[in-house]
Order: sequence, then C-alpha cells, then structure tokens
Amino acid sequence: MEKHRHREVTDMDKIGIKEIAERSGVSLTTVSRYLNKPDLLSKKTREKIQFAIQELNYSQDNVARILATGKSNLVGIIFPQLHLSFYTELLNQLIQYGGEKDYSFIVYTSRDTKEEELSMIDTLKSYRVKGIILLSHILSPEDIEQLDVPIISIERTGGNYCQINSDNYTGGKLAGEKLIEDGCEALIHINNGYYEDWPSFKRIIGFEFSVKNMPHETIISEDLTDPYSEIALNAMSSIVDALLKKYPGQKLGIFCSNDDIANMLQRDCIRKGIKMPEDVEIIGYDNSPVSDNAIYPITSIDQNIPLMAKIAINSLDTYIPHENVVSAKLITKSTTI
Amino acid sequence: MEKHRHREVTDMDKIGIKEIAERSGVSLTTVSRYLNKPDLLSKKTREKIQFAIQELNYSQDNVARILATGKSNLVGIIFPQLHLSFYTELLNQLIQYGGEKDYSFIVYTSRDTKEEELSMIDTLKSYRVKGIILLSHILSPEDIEQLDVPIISIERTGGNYCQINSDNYTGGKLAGEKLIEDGCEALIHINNGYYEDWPSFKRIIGFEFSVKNMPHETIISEDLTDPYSEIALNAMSSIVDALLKKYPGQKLGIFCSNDDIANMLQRDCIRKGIKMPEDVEIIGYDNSPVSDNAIYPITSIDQNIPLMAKIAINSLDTYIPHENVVSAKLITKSTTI
DNA sequence: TTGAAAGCGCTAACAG
DNA sequence: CTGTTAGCGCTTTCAA
Repeated sequence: MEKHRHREVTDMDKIGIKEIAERSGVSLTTVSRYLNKPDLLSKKTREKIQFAIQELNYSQDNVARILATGKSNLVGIIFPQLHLSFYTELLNQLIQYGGEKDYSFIVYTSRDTKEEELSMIDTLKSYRVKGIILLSHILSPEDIEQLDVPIISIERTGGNYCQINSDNYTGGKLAGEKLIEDGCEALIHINNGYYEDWPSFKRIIGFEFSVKNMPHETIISEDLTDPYSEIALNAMSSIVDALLKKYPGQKLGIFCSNDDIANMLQRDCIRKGIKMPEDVEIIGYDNSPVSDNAIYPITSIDQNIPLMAKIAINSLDTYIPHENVVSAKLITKSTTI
Repeated sequence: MEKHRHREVTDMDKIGIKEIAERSGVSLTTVSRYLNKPDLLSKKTREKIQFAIQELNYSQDNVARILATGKSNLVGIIFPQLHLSFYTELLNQLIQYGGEKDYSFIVYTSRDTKEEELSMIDTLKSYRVKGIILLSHILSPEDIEQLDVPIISIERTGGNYCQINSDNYTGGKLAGEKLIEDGCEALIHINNGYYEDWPSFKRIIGFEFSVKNMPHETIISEDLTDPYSEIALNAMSSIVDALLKKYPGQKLGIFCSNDDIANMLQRDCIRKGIKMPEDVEIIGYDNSPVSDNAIYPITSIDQNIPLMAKIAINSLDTYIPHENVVSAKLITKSTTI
C-alpha cells in the first residue's frame, strides 16, 4: 500500500528484488544471493529465480547496490580538454577496456581554477566513484595526495599515487636518432611550453641528448598551445620562416612535442612548397589519428595508448601507488625517409 | 558502535548528515532541509549547521540522495564513435553547459549489436540517469519508444521522443547555391551512404534541389565511411580521377556529406595538384575543427553544435517529445571563392 | 541452503 | 520552524 510518494498512473510498478522474491517464492536474501553468489544456491531455487527474473524483465538497481556495498563501478575522468587526439583516443580505449569490466565513465573537462577542479572531484566522490583518472595539470601532487579517493594520473607530474607515463625520454631520443640517421643537418625541437616536472619534459631531454653533437635548437612558443587557432598558425609560420632563414640549404629535422603541432608544421611547409622528407623531416608525438590523417602521414612516437588504458583499468582493480612507464616506439611514416 | 562491516583503521569515520546533526544539535531532517530548502530554517539554525558542515568538511552523498529521491543528475550519452570531430565538439559543449547545471555525463560508445546497445542502456538506467542522449544509429525508433527512460536523439531517425536535428535540407541547399554562385559548372555530392529516414538524408535532397538545373551527380561510396582509412583514401582517389575524366576543363563544385570526407577530398586534390578554389570548390558539413585544421580551411555548413548542446540540456529539465530543428549556416573559408 | 532483520545515507510525509 | 518516522532497493551478518 503506497502511503506517500505520488506515482504517475502510467508508471508501471518498479520491479525490484522484492517482486522477484514473491514471484519465485523465496526471500529477498536468496534473490540477492542469486545475483551475487549464485553457487550458494540449490539448482532448483536458481532456476525458479532465473525464471522470475526473465518473466518480469528485472534488472538490478545499481544505485541501491552502491549504497549498500559502498562500492561502485563508476570511474571519473578529467581531461584538460577534448580536442587533442591523444585524449580522444585514450577515452576511446578506456571506454572499450573499461566496458569489458563493466566500468562506466563520468567524463569531465577541467575548469580553470583549483577550486573548481576540487569541486568536480568532490562531485565525483559523491557518486562514490571507484577512482579518478586524472589528466589535467591544475592540481599539484600535494593537492592530489590530500584527496581520499584513488587517483590514477596519466602523463602528469608525479606524487605518491598511481601514475601512468610513457617513456618520454626514450621517445625524444628515438626521434633525435632517427633524424640524424636520415641525414638531417640541423635538429630542431618545437614545443608549446612545459614545466620541468612534467613527464613530457623528458622528451626534450631525450631529444637534446641525442642531438648534442649536432647543430640543434629548441623552440618554445606558447602560442602553439591551442592547435589550429589563428594565433598558433601564425606562430608556426613565423617559426618556419625563421628556420629557413637561419639554416639555408640545410636539411632540417624537426621534432614536435605533439602530433597536432607536427600537423600544423606540415601544413605550413606544404603551403610554402617545402619538400618532405627531402628538405625537412618531421616527427610528431603520440602517433594519434591526426598523424595518420595528415596530408602526408606523419612519422610519430607511439605512446601505446591502448596499453595505458589497460593499465589504468587494472589499477582500478588493484590500486598500487607507483609509477607505470609505458615504452615509446618510433612509427615511421611519410615525413621521414 | 560498529556491528558488522569492517573498516580500515586509517578510514576516518565517514561523516554524513548524522554527524552534522549531532555536531550542531539539530535533527537529521533539519540538516537535510538545510541542504534542500534552506529558506525554511531560521537564520540561527542555518548558521549552526553551516558551521558544522565546514568544520567537519562534509559533503553530500549523491548516491544516497538518488536512492531516496529517485532523481539524479547523471546523464548517459551514447556515441557511434569518438573520432569524428562533430562528436568531440558536441561532447565538449554538453560537458560545458551541463556542468553549469550540475549534470554529469556517463559516456559510452556504441557496440555493434542491438543487444549490446540495449544492455548499455540498461546499465545506464540502473544508475538512474535522468536521460540518455543518443547519437548512435543502431536502435530503430520503435526500439527507442519501448525504452522507459527519456531519450534525446541527435541527428537520428525520428520517433515519438525528443529529437534534435539540424536543418539539413537548408544546409544542402545553401551549399548548392553557393557553388553555383561561384561559377561551378558541374555540381557533385559525395556521400558515404545513408538511409532515407536519417535526418542527414535531407542534405542530399536540399543540394539536389538547388542544382537541379545544372549538370550534377551524387556519388555514394560506403568505402568512405571510416575516414582516413586506406580504403577510404583509395576510394576518394578513384572518385577524383573519375570526375576529372568526366568533366575535363570544367570547374567542379563538390559538396561532401561531412568535413572528414571533405578533408580527404582536399588531401587528394592537393596531392594531384588540383587548384582550389580555381579548378574545384569544396564544401563540407559540420563546420567542425577538422574543417579549420585542413591545409586550406574548408568552407562548411555549420550545425550550431553549441545550440544543439544547449537544447539537449534544457530538454533534460523539461522533457517534451518533439523535433527541435537547429538552423544551418554556410561558413565561407578558403575552398570557395 | 535459506531467511530475518539491520543497515547504507538521505529524503519527505505528517504531526507538532 | 523543527522533529519523528518510514522508506528508497539492495547487501550482509547472524542464526537456523
């Protein structure tokens, strides 16, 4: 007998564990057990319950289960933004692998301030997420260590929590070595800015190490940050002009800090009629779809995104605070010999 | 006194509404009221409670609230895939607008079979989502009408539920008119296949209507579906070759069913040394980032993605099953005069 | 193998 | 304006 709560007339009675119990003549507990530890039940009861479930088209209420157990399969994930193919692909892989283990992902993009990001994390906690996969760079390691929720950081500054980073040092080194091997005479690195404690900083170190005996330089331009924006395109154009002027007649080997920057570079070269890979070779980073979709597919350093996703999912199951390093690999395409 | 349930020793006692109540010397109800209808409380109580909340650093448990009220701010969203910029941008906008209203999004990509998709929807329901935003094409309108959860479909076949579609007919027409105006002599539409009941089919109708008095043709190739794949690139190359042969010396005006196809087309033209917009003009659809990131930014039909997102969010608040049509606009860039 | 009953943390009808 | 009380739908201890 409904006492309070209104219900729409059309609202077919929500069927829950209770209805199943009645229908199959067992107790609530038994039905619950059927759902969680079916082996404890006799074959006969199991069949009765299964029958009822099918007949009434029952499906479990996750919210109630989470409340009762304190455990959920929800996972939060916070990106700095979505429009970088590394992020899209990572999300894609996470949804794939995670889906197999029944994880569901609540996706956020990071806001500007620490307060806003913390409040997002609070909301996530209020949904009792099993963990949060963090890609944004707003919070410091100390901030993160304060949080009482399992954090899995990806390509971020480290701290005492689970981290997944690619082997950026080797990645940068591979790029440098390849460009030298291909006969480039001046080795350039183009980057949109960094902090020395970011994992991706090691790309630069690796690259610089490998080219230390050759003419080389590193160009930093924050204008490149928002890829394909007017500003970024102009910045790239100036950079290319300057390089042509500085190294006339020499074969340039250019390593970009990500595929989108590499793509902008290629675009500028095509417009200016510069030949690839004859006059300039380009290597990007991430081996993401843009590197394949470029006019001339761009040689890139592969971060093994699927593996990163896999590790992230597994870390959710058994959380061990430590750094996971995923190896980097050079994928040769048409912007190098 | 804990009777059952183990807790880690480190686990600081979960502080809930109850702790707040004790701390501030009021009843549970009053605290709950503070959270939901604060105006009903006296200023004094309000202050006491606020104080306790801050001191104990309390934050609400959404799961319990959902269970008690039957209402949540979770929203499901199912994409066919993520790697099309229309989707990425839509997700981005949804997260932005939705965030302002405290909605959180559980993101899925569609699986292959109807059963799998239905089971995803079931999972979503089990989290008591407020609604599901559907972009995938696997379920038929009839299937969708069966679901007892509010569905908001975007650019999908219609049915008796909330739909958001862009004005595809006008979009196609604008493209055709522009190409004619620019002096194109043969008008071509390239599409990767469609069903006549998809909203996007109307792009074709609109285009064909506008070019009906000119030489024109529509090319359908399912090989173009997976953009940038080997198959798609080859298919595009053949298409371009055939067109050049069929309309020698004539200026071609080509309208593509989406920006990615337009981008592949441009790429092929560049490789073959065809001049844009002199020898061929290209118009894409979606006005998504790829159209801007192309070597020569591609003129495109803008679907007003932010508006679509806004309407979707509002429909969540007040669900009214009907079709929302968002107007289309031509955005001229460098692939047309 | 099964069931009774006490929660999980919060809300809401009702009474004061 | 505030408190009592009965749930929301499911899990889990304890006892049988």
